[in-house]
Amino acid sequence: MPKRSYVSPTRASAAAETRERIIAAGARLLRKDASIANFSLDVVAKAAGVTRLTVYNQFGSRRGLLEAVFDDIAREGGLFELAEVMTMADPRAALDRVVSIFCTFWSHDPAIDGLNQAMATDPEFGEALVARNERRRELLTGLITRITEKRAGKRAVQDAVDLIFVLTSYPTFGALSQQRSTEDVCRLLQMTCRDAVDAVTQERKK
Amino acid sequence: MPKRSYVSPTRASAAAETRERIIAAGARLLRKDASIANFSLDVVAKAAGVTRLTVYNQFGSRRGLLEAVFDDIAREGGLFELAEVMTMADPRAALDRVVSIFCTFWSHDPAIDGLNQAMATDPEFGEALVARNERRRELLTGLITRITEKRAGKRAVQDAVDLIFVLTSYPTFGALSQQRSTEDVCRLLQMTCRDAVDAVTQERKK
DNA sequence: CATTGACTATACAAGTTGTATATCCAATAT
DNA sequence: ATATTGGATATACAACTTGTATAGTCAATG
Repeated sequence: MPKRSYVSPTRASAAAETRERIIAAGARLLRKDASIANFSLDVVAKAAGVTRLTVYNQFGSRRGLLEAVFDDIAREGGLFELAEVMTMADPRAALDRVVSIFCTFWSHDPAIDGLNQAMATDPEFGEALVARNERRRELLTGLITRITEKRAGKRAVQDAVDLIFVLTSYPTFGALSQQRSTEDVCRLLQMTCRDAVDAVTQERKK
Repeated sequence: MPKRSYVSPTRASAAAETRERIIAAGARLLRKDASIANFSLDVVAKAAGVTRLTVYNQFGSRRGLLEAVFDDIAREGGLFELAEVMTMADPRAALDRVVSIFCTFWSHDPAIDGLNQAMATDPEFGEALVARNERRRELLTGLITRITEKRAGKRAVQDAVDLIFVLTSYPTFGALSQQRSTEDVCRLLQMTCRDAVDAVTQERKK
């Protein structure tokens, strides 16, 4: 408990600057190695020109740094365009748009691959990413519900949502993007997602 | 260089027995924790009632143990039924069968989840699993080629193969099986894979 | 001009993989 | 019968993790 504490614009901005430098160094390392295996706080700190303890001061833990790197990448990934999707009149066109937005998002920074791998090494960080992904599922649920409009049963809607959730996930994008461009992956996934919706709206024999 | 070496049935079977005991302990640990994060050779060795060095004697490294655990699980996962699939007259029925076989495979041992996570922590082990998965892609390529029979372009076949490859992968199964039974996942994936093939055979406007 | 905040320096605890060396003991070959 | 061998053990070590603790530096602030 300090006797006379104070806020310092100079200190604050300097701290924010080093914070961003650490995040940038972390993302850079993930991009270069394309694997989470060699992602250690010591290497990140050295690359950022700070001490490992400074990383702890800023992020608290390895998981904290990973979350900060992800959120930084996410902020500039175009996900804000999802807001406009909700206002679109045609829910089918909106679905196409969602697929497109996520293809752009998954592809816009190679570090995303490393972050997805990190879900396995750090369970708590994994939970944090799962929570962020669940927003996509909720969005899809609203969209599919609008498209089907009671022409499909609850079970069928659930199937379509889960299927499209998988199709718009990073693992799917990562697998498909090894053989084709981001644009081609997008077209392929849009077609498949449309078919998944159609399979639900048109009553069919199992 | 031993002066007089010898083979011992007693020694060999005893070593094989401890080897299996270690593999079983590894699989048990993966099943229990449902995460690769706490999978250490020390814990596995203690669970198997041996020293950590014995694990190294048998498997050479952490990666070696993981591969052995995977192969052990794979051997009893029903993948041998894939051989009979190749002999089926109807390639569409064969595709249904492949989907079914892999749903059974991914679901038959919870330790598979941990092994899939281990791809991220150990890059070399990851490559080993990728290589095993590529066999599935080759199988699918043959099957889709038979189904389409030149009614579809090379590009379209490639799309269908990659799509179905993703749909029959573990990440897809794992995601879908959180909300439904293995049988329901299988039915859903069979339907989706059939649609993916139809989307290719029936020429369609993009 | 003393205090504060961010950062540094150094050290430590506890965990991991992997290697090295010496030892034990039962199964084997001569 | 006896020396040898193969598998396992005991113990130690190197190098690397994450995370915490303590003391010190130095410019910005009240």
